[in-house]
Amino acid sequence: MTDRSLEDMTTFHLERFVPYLVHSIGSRLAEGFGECFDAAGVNLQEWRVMAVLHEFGPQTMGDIARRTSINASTMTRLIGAMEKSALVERERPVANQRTVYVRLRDEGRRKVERLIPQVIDYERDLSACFSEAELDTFRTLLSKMFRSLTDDRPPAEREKILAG
Amino acid sequence: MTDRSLEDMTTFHLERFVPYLVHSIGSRLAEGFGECFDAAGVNLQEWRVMAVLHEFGPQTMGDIARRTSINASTMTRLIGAMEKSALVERERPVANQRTVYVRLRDEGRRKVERLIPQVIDYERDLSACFSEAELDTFRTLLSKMFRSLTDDRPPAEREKILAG
DNA sequence: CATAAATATTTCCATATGAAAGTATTTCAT
DNA sequence: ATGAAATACTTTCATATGGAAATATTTATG
Repeated sequence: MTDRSLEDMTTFHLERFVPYLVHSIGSRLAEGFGECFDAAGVNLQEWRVMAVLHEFGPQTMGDIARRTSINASTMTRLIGAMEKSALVERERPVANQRTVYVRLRDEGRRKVERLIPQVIDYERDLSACFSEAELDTFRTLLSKMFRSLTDDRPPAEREKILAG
Repeated sequence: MTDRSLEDMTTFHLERFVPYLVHSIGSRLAEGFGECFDAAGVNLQEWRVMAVLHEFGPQTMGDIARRTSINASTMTRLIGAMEKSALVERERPVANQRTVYVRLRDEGRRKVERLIPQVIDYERDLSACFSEAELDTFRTLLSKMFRSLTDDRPPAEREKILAG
């Protein structure tokens, strides 16, 4: 056993270990989110899909999957269900018929837009432990890591294809 | 629609939304972790269990479940499997026979201790986007939120019961 | 001290999940 | 232009998951 690995072991603490902290916080946030959505009759995954559609506009199944971190099989089923409840619609663009574009329908748009103020409140509550400055720093550092983990797979910017 | 909710909507961006960032980062970290563990023949959940046992010593199923954010049913199965592969052992303490204490066995202890330097390397890689100071700030802010989300449910400190 | 309520874990079961195979379309190489 | 490889989505299927019921034990209440 080397000096370094010995030191690593005795120095290691979960309370300062980034992956542990992120996972723990993420799990608790997901729990708390449930309550936000029960009333609106949507689940966490549906919110995520609607949120990226609201933010980035119509996009392919693959783009949504990457942006929500939801796997492709699950995405097919999820969009199927959301189509049934009239939240979104699918369209196969003539330009590239392998892809399937998804867009918000009125019902879906109304729902996200009603939800957004609620999730902002939720975020404010859970950030109560921070000062304004700390929250801003936290956001900046999270974004930085997010981008560094994401930049190798830029979701195609093909929104224009369907722009008309 | 109030002025405030209107403003919220037009102001809202996922790239600055804490729950979105945490979830996205968490998903990507979990993916990356897989590779760390394939070689050692353990999965992410097993690592998590061994890590909290290594850090906090023998503890009940419930404590492990809370500390790993793994649900109780899953925990029963998981500890069952880890018992079979001689990573941990169960014990029902005479003092309180409702509970089941779990402790690392030699095989398990050797595995975590071999894994720890690897996960530290992994954390270093994924923190390459930060300066030393930023990483320290990031850890501090994550810990702060973690504690604020956790403090209402303190895992019982009953390790002494089995201290002998 | 008996009974009810609370706590801790396990089991059962219906549903969710993701890897791999399948299908369709487009792009690349010759 | 034609076959091969790559891309995008869907389907299949075996396994994982978590809520609710079941079991066991301890604690609280009359």
